[in-house]
Amino acid sequence: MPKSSRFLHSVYNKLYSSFGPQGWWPGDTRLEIIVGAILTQNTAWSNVEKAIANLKRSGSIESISKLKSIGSSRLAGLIRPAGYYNIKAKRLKCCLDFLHGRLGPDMRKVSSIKTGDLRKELLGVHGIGPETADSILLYAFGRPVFVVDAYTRRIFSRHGLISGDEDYETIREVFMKNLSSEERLFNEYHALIVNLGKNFCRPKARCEGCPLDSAKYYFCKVKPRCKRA
DNA sequence: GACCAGGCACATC
DNA sequence: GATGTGCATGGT
Repeated sequence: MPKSSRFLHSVYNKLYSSFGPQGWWPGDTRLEIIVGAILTQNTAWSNVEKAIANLKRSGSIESISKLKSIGSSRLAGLIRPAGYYNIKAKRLKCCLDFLHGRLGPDMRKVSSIKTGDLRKELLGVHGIGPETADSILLYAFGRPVFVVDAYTRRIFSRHGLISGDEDYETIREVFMKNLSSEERLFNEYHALIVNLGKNFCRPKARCEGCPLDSAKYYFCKVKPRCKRA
């Protein structure tokens, strides 16, 4: 087994033993997962939760049709806590138009579309970039794709697997080529990375108890502050 | 009050 | 093709 592959499996095993199954994505329905994927762009999840709670209270997130029917300014008001609310309202609208038009009101047609084709189509939707597309593919549609996020970049560049300034697709390939293409694995791995990142790899994060604490690993802080030798 | 968070589109060079 | 900028709230 190649070195990178061994490393990625080893990290996964450490994270899984430490954190356990993550049960992602945090959302009740497929539509809710997709909406959450857009709302969480460059935004803390706690703020997204407030926005989704507003959408639930309004009853509009029950179906694509209902969500499509609310006006842009009302939608923006509901998702206000998630930040960038004007931009995100527009992005949600574009996404809903795509889902409804291409996949049908219940998204039933999705099963007939190959993952690669669906990814290309998602990337063509205004407001859906590579990370959001992969999040939707993996967590809403159960497709085996790896989601690369800011934590992935930060953590694995810190550990020397990547330099960190590669483009999204390059990093994604590193993971997809070195791991078996299993939806379950990709689902859990990304969730574990976010868990690790939130707790140990951002400002004011604690140093103690990091599952990757070992001689060769840097961790903590945006810029490495701790190095256990 | 500064800094940050599970990005993306668009302008400019 | 690379780099910079606007978008905005809520928590630390």
